[in-house]
Amino acid sequence: MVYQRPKGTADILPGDTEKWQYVEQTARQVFSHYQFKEIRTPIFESFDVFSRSVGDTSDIVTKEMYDFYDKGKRHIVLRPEGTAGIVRAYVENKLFGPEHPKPVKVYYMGPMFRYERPQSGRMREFHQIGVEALGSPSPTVDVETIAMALGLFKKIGIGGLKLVINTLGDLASRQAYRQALIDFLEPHFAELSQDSQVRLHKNPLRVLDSKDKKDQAIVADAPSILDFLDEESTAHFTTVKALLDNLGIAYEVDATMVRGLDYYNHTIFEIMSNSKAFGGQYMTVCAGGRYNGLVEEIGGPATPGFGFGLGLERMLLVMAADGIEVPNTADLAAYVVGIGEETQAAVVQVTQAIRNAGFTAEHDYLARKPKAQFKMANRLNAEVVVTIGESELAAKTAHLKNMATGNEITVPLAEIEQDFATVIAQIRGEKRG
RNA sequence: GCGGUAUUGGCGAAGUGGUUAACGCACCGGAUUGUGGCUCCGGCACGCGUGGGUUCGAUUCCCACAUACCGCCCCA
Repeated sequence: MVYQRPKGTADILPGDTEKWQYVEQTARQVFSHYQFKEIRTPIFESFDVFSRSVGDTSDIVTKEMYDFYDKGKRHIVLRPEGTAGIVRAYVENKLFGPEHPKPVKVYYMGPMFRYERPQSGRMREFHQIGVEALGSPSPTVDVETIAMALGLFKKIGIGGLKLVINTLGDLASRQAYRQALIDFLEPHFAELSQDSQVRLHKNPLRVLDSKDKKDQAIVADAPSILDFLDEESTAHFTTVKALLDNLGIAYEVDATMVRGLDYYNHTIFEIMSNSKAFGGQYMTVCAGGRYNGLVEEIGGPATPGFGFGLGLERMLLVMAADGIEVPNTADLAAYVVGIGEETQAAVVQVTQAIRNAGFTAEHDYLARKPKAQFKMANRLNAEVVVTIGESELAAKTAHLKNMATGNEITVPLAEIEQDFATVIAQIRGEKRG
């Protein structure tokens, strides 16, 4: 093979694209009911947009950025996530201005990039659908946005989900907790895994997330973030839980849940699935939370925000494992069979007429025998076959066959070309008679 | 970035240091000249990921590289 696609990328081919479109369309529909509008921002951004927002210590910045220098020596990065670019666009286009209703609610879908070792469902180029609501600190935004995410999964038909929430508190709460965590972990330093030893001072919260069994045992007795929340942070989280209860949305609180990205505070959440796609283990399929300091960090006015992102590849994996069928939209109404070269012009003309009448139509392009053409019509699941041979050509008619019933009728060409809707209704009617 | 496994036709998949690389599916053609299923017949690998090496000779042995998958890391 001479050329192959870059490592960690995928060609999404016909047969699969229908599934992608289905998810995308469903997302657009659900989001629009919540008055979210689409926003499209560049696939690549200045390196600083991400190093500034995502956090210098995060793994994304330290080792997973797909970055390079362009010919103008600009430090460019293919976006690893959606939020930072949108916040940049929000600030740059002054969407915080008074003429924009607050919160500004936007959604996006498209490719993201991370330079890491590919595995199933983890690509260097992957796709996310995400939303951001900018400009309201209200817990109702948290709850409705979470509900919207759940609504999307429900609409797609994905089951076996659970919602997990936690709070990181505001900056002061988080810092107090961070110090308490360091104080708690330091006596155990020698027992911690190597990775966690590094994390301890860089980002101690991440130790909570360690997969290492020994780490988990130590962390089990660690102080909880929930005990370090100030009054306001507690109130926010309490309201979020109350609103979820009120909507009848089930959730569990996991005080050890953290974020790889530095910009989150207050409510964070994950929607997890124990689909067969993940061997029955709970895997995160959607993650998000509140980021009240980010807009300011990027150079805008202090503006609260809330958003989430979900991975299309993982979503599709779950759908496949759960046997979720995508509605079939493009049924073939008519396959036009031409017998003999001299019918070519008529075949093209009839096919076009049927298409122009608003039906899908197809014909043979390989000069195949009638039998082969009928085979193809059958394979393409055509509802009717329109046959044009020498005799039909001479009589200015076409022969129609209902492929389901086998009934056949002969119709003037002019009728097909002028009003195919009536013609097809006629042969559909034959079915009953 | 580290470790492991894998790489044969469009797909699935046998196989051997040495004559024509099984088989199945799919696809194409044919079985009284213009009709869909089944059956039957026939066709279908620039040669076994790429590049080197060992050898009289390699798809089969060795090395490097590429890609995929699994685990770690991290995460969607």
